[in-house]
Amino acid sequence: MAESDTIDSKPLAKVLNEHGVRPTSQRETVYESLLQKRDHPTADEVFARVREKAPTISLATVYNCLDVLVQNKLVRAVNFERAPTQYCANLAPHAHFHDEAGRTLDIEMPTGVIDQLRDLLPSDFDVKHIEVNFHGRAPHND
Amino acid sequence: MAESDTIDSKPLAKVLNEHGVRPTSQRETVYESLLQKRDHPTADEVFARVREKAPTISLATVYNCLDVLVQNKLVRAVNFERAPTQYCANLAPHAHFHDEAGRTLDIEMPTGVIDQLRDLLPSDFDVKHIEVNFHGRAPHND
DNA sequence: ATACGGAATTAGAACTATTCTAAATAAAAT
DNA sequence: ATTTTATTTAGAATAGTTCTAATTCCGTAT
Ligand SMILES: [Mn+2]
Ligand SMILES: [Mn+2]
Ligand SMILES: [Zn+2]
Ligand SMILES: [Zn+2]
Repeated sequence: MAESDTIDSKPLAKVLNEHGVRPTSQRETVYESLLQKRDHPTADEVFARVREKAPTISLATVYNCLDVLVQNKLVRAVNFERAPTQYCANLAPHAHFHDEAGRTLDIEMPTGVIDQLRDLLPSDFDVKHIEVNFHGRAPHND
Repeated sequence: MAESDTIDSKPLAKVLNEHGVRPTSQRETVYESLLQKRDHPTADEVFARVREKAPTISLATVYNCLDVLVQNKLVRAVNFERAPTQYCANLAPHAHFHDEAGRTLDIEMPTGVIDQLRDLLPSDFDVKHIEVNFHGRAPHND
């Protein structure tokens, strides 16, 4: 309960505003769709989901909204090989496991491990971002 | 000297053969170009380089050769965001640092760190491949 | 309320890295 | 030598994303 009082329960418009994003209805709908089903949908999948609430939205707008959300760090863009970019509303630092069946799972990454990775670099490197991707088979849980 | 007696000095045809790759002249030329200049060229860049030795080679063949080399683990394909795939002939396990200027650098990754990463996953996950990408600024060294 | 101006949205065209197709060559097997 | 199989090739096709130019939306000023 304490959990659900953080970002999900706050009015979305407010969250967007606080992150410097003008809260248009399209942006709210796109962002909401990412918060609700926390798999890692592609732009096309977001488009399909969002159409149900906002039937007149265009694919270009979905791309625009996703870009804005990514640029303002409300959403992460996830790439694996040359597959379509996937989007992730989990803001905690985490890695991604790409299942051979096509699922993408979040893998928690403690600060210690991130620091270990950063330490691989000479100190005069300025790291902006670290990305860790696993690929393999995950057990089916359904 | 002992170093150079490993893979670079061996006849390329032999190396390819040992990895299950039929050594056509195109494959040899593509592979050689990756061994010689160890930056991380795209398929287009490989095409441009290889044309000087083999002026009649086609881009499709460059893609074919690169695929064969990757599939037989003589070369690694490296992806970052949605940029064109880059190719890397460094077979030691390593991460990649993507400079804001566009350079891609190899970062050594000791086994310990790799094991740390693998340990982030539940034991019933079967990991085939781990990928680590850094993004940021590297000092200019020229 | 109305008008203005910048921002956002939209449909569709354009772009580009890559893959596919089908024909031509080359190499291997018989 | 003939047949089979693999590889190469040029060009067409594909697909995810970005761009273009017109329209709509919204906050602000009048
Ligand atoms: Mn894969
Ligand atoms: Mn970048
Ligand atoms: Zn995620
Ligand atoms: Zn490399």
